[in-house]
Amino acid sequence: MRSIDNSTELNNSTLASSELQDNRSNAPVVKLCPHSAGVSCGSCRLNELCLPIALSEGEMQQLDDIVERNRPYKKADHLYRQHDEFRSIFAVRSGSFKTYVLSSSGSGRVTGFYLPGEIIGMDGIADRTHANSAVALEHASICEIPFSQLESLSLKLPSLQHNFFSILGAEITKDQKIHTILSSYSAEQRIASFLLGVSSRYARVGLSPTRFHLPMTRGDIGEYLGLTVETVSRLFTALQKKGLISVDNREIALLEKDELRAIVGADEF
Amino acid sequence: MRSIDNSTELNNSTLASSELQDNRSNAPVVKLCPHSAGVSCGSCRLNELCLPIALSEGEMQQLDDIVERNRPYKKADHLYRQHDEFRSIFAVRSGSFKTYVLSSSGSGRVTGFYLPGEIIGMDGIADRTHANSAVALEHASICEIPFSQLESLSLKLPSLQHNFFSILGAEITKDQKIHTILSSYSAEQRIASFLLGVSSRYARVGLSPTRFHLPMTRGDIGEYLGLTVETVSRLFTALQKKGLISVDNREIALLEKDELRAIVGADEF
DNA sequence: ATTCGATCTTGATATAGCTCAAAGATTATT
DNA sequence: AATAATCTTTGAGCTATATCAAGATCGAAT
Repeated sequence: MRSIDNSTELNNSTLASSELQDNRSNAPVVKLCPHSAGVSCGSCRLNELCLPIALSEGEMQQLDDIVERNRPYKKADHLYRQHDEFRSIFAVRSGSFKTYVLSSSGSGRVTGFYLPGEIIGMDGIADRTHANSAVALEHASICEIPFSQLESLSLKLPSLQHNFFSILGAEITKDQKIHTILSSYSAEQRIASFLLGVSSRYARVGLSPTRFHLPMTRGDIGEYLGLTVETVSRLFTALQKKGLISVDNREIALLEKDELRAIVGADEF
Repeated sequence: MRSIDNSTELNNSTLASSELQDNRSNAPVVKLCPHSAGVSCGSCRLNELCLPIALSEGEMQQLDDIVERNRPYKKADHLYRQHDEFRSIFAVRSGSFKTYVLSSSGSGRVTGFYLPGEIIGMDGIADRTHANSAVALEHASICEIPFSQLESLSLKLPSLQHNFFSILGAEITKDQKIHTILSSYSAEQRIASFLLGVSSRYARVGLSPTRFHLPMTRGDIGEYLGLTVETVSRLFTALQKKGLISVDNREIALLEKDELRAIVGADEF
């Protein structure tokens, strides 16, 4: 039962693999040929979940014109770093990212995980400087949307403005939910809630909600949830012993979703 | 040293006090005469901190036309409740509010505090339903901005769209900062950070950053910070004993801001 | 294939903050 | 002004989770 096959690689474009090298410096902006298979919002299988929701053909084309489809990011490549000037937001096309801040005491804290179809970078909108760093957890690709162009286009396309307001609002709602989790849930509730959350996010992009691969380490999960690595590990083991999940390293299966929901208690998920 | 005089009543309009009665039902929408003294964005002393930042005279007038200046809210009046349909966002003109969610286990958790010049209600944008309830902590007044009208106007006024994007972005940044606080700070750090945060928010609207009144209970602060009432109380006492703050019930004086900053450690404030 | 660093697990112990309890202070209500 | 309700403080003991430690496993790089 090694390696459940549920890759997060949803990227349907053909990317030159020679572009994969030496990607560690700054966000590599290489505009790919717009005629490459699938490299347009119109042909992207995530377009119903992303910025273009409910845009007409013509509108989507205009959005397409400002989107930059950068070459892929390797694991540990940064999309941007804390204090970098904010210029764009990014839609995850394939793979996954985490965002984190470094406390002055050295140790970072993870502030978010971003899966395909999700938008990264909204932490920079307010003061034009990124409050977090964003780094790829695995091989990944993104669509970069220059913010000033998004603003201009939003003035012309009411549905786009509306979508972007919704996306910002969703980020706010999500962050407030984590607030509640961190301020009142036990460690077991946090882990159960986290797993259910990842599950529904995978379901959203058409992947299995019951068997999936976690792209992040136990340490990342711990930082995100305000727990130590050890506690995360112990709880994975404990939930497995109870028969609610099965854990094979980062391959997770949710066996008893209802019981997980019962642990969380609240009327979520 | 009873009652430090630093009221949060920034309301510069003259509101008929006969309107104060029986305010407990739903958001009372009584459009006041637009010619009442100060009842317009142009004459509001918060206009540099609120939605109209950097709008021209004419633009501000257009915004003004969609703003509804409701009659005041009494302590414990709700602005909206969880699951209510989302229709508007609200700018706090005077007084203060808290937002909270009720866990199915009964006890609520506070998700935010809103002081004059701050915007409430963005938790409803994404799914058109409020994820929180919002309730006045004291006698308060607000400006209601119907969201659909704000959206339409934002299409016409680039600076308004820009401002609103910034406000949403600031809410995101703020929520992520709390995430970090809750996931990694000790109780003492949380309290110190909270006090410094309130301090700078009062400073923003021209009130004293070192002597202020807390409109919320210790219990509210505890729910917000993921601590119990007892812990909050003990820490107020402890910080006072150390000489860093002075506490007289809800009247707080920050005596050694630098030492408070040192407790928080991070490069905040 | 082997090695090295990173990640994960498990155990033993410590402790920060919680729970329970009760009294005092403040604010609201009659 | 008196009473009730809510809020705040303080103490004592408990427990969930952190910390410290050490071994096991994984995976990237040679």
